[in-house]
Amino acid sequence: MPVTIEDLSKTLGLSRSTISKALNDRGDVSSRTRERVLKAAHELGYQPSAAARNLRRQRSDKIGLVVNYPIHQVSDFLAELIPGLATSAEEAAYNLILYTSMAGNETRITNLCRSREVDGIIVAWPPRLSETAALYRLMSDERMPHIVLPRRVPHDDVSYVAADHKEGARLLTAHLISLGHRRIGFERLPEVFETDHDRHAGYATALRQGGINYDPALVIAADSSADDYEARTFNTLMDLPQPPTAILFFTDPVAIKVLSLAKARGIRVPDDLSITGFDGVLSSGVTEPALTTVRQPLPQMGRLAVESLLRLIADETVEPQQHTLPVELIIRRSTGLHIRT
Amino acid sequence: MPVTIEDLSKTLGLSRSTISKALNDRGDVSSRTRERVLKAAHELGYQPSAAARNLRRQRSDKIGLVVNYPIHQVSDFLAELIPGLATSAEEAAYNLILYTSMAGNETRITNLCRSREVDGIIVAWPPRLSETAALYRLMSDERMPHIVLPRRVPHDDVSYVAADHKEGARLLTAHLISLGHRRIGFERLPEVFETDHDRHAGYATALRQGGINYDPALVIAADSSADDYEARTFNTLMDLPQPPTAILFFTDPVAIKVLSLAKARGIRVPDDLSITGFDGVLSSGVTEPALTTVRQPLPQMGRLAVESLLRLIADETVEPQQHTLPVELIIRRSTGLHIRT
DNA sequence: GCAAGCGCCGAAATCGATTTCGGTGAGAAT
DNA sequence: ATTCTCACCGAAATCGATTTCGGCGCTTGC
Repeated sequence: MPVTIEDLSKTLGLSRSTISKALNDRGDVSSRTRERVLKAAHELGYQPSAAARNLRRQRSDKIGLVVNYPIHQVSDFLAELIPGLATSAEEAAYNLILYTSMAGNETRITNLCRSREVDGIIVAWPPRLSETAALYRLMSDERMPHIVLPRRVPHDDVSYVAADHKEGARLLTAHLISLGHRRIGFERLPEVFETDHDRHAGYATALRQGGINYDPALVIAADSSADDYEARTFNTLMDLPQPPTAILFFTDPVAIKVLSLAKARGIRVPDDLSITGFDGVLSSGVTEPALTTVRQPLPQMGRLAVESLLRLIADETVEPQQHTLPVELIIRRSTGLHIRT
Repeated sequence: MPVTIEDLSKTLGLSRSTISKALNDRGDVSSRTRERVLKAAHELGYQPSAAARNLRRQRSDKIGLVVNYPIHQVSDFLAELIPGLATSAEEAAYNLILYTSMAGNETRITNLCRSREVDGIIVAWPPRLSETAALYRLMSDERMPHIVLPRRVPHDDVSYVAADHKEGARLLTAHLISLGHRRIGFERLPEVFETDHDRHAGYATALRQGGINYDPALVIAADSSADDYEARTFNTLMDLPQPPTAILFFTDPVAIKVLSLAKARGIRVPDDLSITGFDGVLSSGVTEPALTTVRQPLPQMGRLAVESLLRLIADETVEPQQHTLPVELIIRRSTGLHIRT
């Protein structure tokens, strides 16, 4: 139904090749002919068929965003990430295709690579390491450019864009220490392997720098698959013989939930207990008290991921793109001075 | 580089047609041959080229999500919408392609239609009516199935999925009336034409049902392009000789901002003033006090939009799909009894 | 006047699938 | 033995572009 290059060819009395060359500014076409072609193309409303073009050029000008995680658990982040991803892709004449239900399914990722439906893949929130080393090899084998977001990957040859979680945790901890806290609780989430590892390292570094001994009792490994896991971490810590005076929680939503748990237990924040979140999601700013937290520069991370991926697409010999972006400490009202007793 | 149907053909000594028919379960192929083909396809890692397939079948199994609005202004909603959209699309073996920077650009939408890159289009947050009547005609002319989300459209022949804003405003207003309020402020946002109109109608209906006179002084038309427009609405109303005892704000974020404005003016919520938001975004639940609001069923709306669009794609003679979904009143702590003085 | 050079255009191959339609061989019917 | 079916398979057309390469006509150089 739509007008094809063949239609143009007939009405103009020119060959398809000439039309194509004129429209793409390639090859030998006199300027007079080019004008004629352009004019006719506009008048007839010609637009090349994407499929035909893709088939011939062996590229799709599309980037796949593979969300490798239950999507409603990361939609908050997606909201901040997608604008950056989509706009910078479109500036480069690419578009984003969403793939949300192929978590951990290697067959489907393989098929995606082989179908050449996309020119490159952004892997968002890869599952735990053990399951993914194979994933990256798989994409490499299929020669599909790819980049991981927003987590770092402990392989020299895999590209990623991540935030500096170690520094984030260090900043939060140092902030608490500067407020006079010395017993600082720390929530771990071992399932997000590298992130957890980095944050814990930052926490330990800050303690060392502050001359505070590391107390294992203050470090709780949570299990986000258990219900009410937020309460468990909180209660375990507060039921300690010597409870902490400040706690770093793993995410803002957890800290927000703890805000009401604390109120229910009659614990005032920040007077009795300082708490911090992580990530700097929107809602962390409107709680009472507002959360002290660390913000990942998600919009920039999105831009950078796209730019790096495009570089990998353009030149497959380019070195792996590994970026760790600085985070920003946001001090709000959920952290306060600790008055020694 | 990837293995093609021709490779399969060579290694099996069968024609391409037979291979294709075997793989797609079409036409006459003996079960013995089919098995051979399937086995070889699996062993060689054959996956059909998306481009070739699209070209021949004249369809792409892709749905375009055209975000016709500054994307970072709607990313909150996108976060709740996209999971529903993406997963239900993928259940039907479709994928979502994002287009975020073609707001109001008819040429680019036309080109998208003509390139047949997508089989259907979801138009999210269409700009004001006057600019879009042409848009819908354009897509119809190009025979591109399309559906508008999440706003209704005043054309009988355009499909849409929207929430019942009229009922939402009526519920909120009736709730306030039942709490004893009689002077109820109402913020309008004329630029979101139909939505504003519907909500205002719901507000008026509730007043009438409650036997309360409509007072034009209590209805403020805001202009979201002005900075601090939240403060303007709020101050205008509270500076009235007889200020309202309750106000309906147009969105949750506005109401949240007003929460702190009120505190700054020494106005207690809900003791001195009840306020409500609209939309039920995540952060509305964590403020102090938490917001009474109305929730649009965004996940279901996303599902329904996809399902309806697929119906339009499958059968272009099907009647326009117009859905208005019920909303849910969420009563929280920002609204309270009004004690007559 | 003839060869070489150059600007411009077109025929045909190609990308990788799907689909139509005709042909072949084995078995059944006469 | 000949014809008719019918199951199965393949040749070729098709989808709509891009790209290579060769050829034609005209100018330039000698």
